[in-house]
Formats: sequence, structure tokens, C-alpha cells
Amino acid sequence: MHNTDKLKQILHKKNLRYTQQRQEVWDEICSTNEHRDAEDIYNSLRKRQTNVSRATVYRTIDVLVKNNLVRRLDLGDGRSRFENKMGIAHHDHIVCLDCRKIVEFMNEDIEEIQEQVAKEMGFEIVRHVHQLFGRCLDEKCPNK
Amino acid sequence: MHNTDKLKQILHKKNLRYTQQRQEVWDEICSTNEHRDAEDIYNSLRKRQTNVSRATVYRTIDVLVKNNLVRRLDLGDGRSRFENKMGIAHHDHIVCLDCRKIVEFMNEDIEEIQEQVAKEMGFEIVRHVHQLFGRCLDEKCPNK
DNA sequence: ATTTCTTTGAGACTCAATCTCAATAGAGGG
DNA sequence: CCCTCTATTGAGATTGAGTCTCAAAGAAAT
Repeated sequence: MHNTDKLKQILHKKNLRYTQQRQEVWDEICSTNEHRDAEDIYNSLRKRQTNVSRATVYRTIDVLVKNNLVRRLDLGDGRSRFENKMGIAHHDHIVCLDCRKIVEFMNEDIEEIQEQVAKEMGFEIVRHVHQLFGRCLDEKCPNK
Repeated sequence: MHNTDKLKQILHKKNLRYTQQRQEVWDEICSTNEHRDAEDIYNSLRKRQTNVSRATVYRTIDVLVKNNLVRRLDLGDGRSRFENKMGIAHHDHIVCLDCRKIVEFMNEDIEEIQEQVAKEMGFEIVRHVHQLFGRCLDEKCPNK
């Protein structure tokens, strides 16, 4: 399904209005696979002359996150990052402490064990955060 | 080793001064196993008439975290929680979305697999965050 | 006791994010 | 196409956790 239709469909279902601004923000988020923060997204929109205010960027991202079109990532540095989630399989993240590179990983065994662990402790998992922070072995990374 | 001696030892080793305020903050953090935020710790100190400023609470916690006496926990709600780390084995956390109860867990298999995964992707892990958010099955928990 | 240099306290400041409210503009009906 | 009813927007104020500033206080070594 095309991005525009998907957005329209979801907004309609939730009795929210389809607006130019929401489309612009959604387009911007779909335009890359990077993990960008709200300020980055706001600045990219301004650069291409699109008139969306900072407040609207934040509000729209919230709508997209609540409706599973976008994923919010908290890497512990005080600002949320966002990634397009449409049709993207679940994964977690590894972050290089030197070059801030973010790589995705996914391991079925871990997923399964954590489910089991939670069950044993009397919990039903709704969501999880699993992030690895370390040093990548990339040549181009500083501190090599 | 006693708390006071441990603190004195570490401060001395780093050429930092042993002060009444630092001792008070460290005592306060050692006094429970809860996962409290800086404001909580500050308020507890005030309640027992100890004169430590908010700035000093934050600064002291930083010193304790940097020296492995205290662990900083980021649960994604905007404020850091802290737990005494002295002599405590590594663990991760499960959080109940209804009652905010925090339970600790630790699974060797997960630890091992995540190490392996990181290696395969060209990383050496320095630290990790693994948090499970869900619903506990506790009778006393709301929404039951 | 003196010197030196760190630490402290009070409040100003930062920064991401949220809120306020008047003005604007979707969406459905006529 | 216009009208009405509301949701949405923009600009700027506000929030809140955390950090910074700088003069005054106080460790620690001599």
C-alpha cells in the first residue's frame, strides 16, 4: 500500500484529519532509513521549504508512533530517535560509542528466552528495549 | 568493607575530597534497594534535615556512577533512576506498565548470545540495556 | 595556622518536549 | 460550492530534568 493511502486510512479510522503537514512529516520519515531525532526531521522539512512548525512535527510523530507507523527509539542521550516501521521486521540496536553508528540486530533465541523469563517472573511482555553499546571494528571509526 | 571506608577509599584514589555531603548522598542511596530518581533522593535527605543542595545531589550521584558504586537506570520516562551497585550482581529489569513495579532478572544464555551477536556484527560490547515492559500478574496491581 | 585547590549552594540556564490559544482549515451535509 | 462543526496548526510560553556559574566554604597537605 502506498504511503499516502496508508496514512489516510489510519487517520480516517481514528477520526483524525488528513492534513498537508501530517503527509509532509510522514514523507520525510519515510525518505530515509536513518534513525533521526525530531529536530533533524524538522530541519529537513524547513530545508525543502515545507512549512511545518516544530510543535506539529512533534505532534505528528506522536500520532505516527501511536499508530505503529513509526518507532520511537530512546538511546539514553536525551532525545528520541525515530525510524519508519511500515513493513519493517522487529529488530533491536547496537550502537558504537565512538562513531555513533547504529546497526540493527535480531535474534530469535533471545526473543524466546526473554519471553520465557518474563513468564517465570509473572509478567506478560508488551514491549522491550534491548540495546548493545560498544565499539565497532570499522576502519573509518575514530579511536582506531 | 564498610560504606564509609569504601567511599573514602575511592575518593582518595581519584584525588577527590571526602565531604559530609557526599557521605550523606551515598548513605541515602545505600539505605534502600528501590530504584529512585535524583529528586526522590534529594527529598529524602531534606526530610531528615540533611543540608545537601540539589546540585550537589546530582554531582555526587555522577561521581558515584562513574566509580561504579551506583548504577544509572534509564527507563525511558525522562528521569534517571539509581540503584546501589556495591556487591550487587549484574541484572536487568522488568517493569510493570500498570503498577510501575520493577523486578530484576538475569539470564546467562541471553548474556552469552548477545555477546555472540555483537561479535558477529563487528562490535565489542561495553554495556547493554535490556528492559522488559509488560503487565505483572500481581493481585494488588491495578487493572486486575 | 596557612596555603592550595576542590566542593558547595543558590539560582540562572539549557534543551527536548509539551502546552496554550487564537487563527486556520479538513470533512461531511445541504 | 458554501456552511458548520471541530480538529489542527503555529508561535511562542512553559515545563522539568539536569547542568552551569561563581563567590563563599571547607578538605587536606605542609
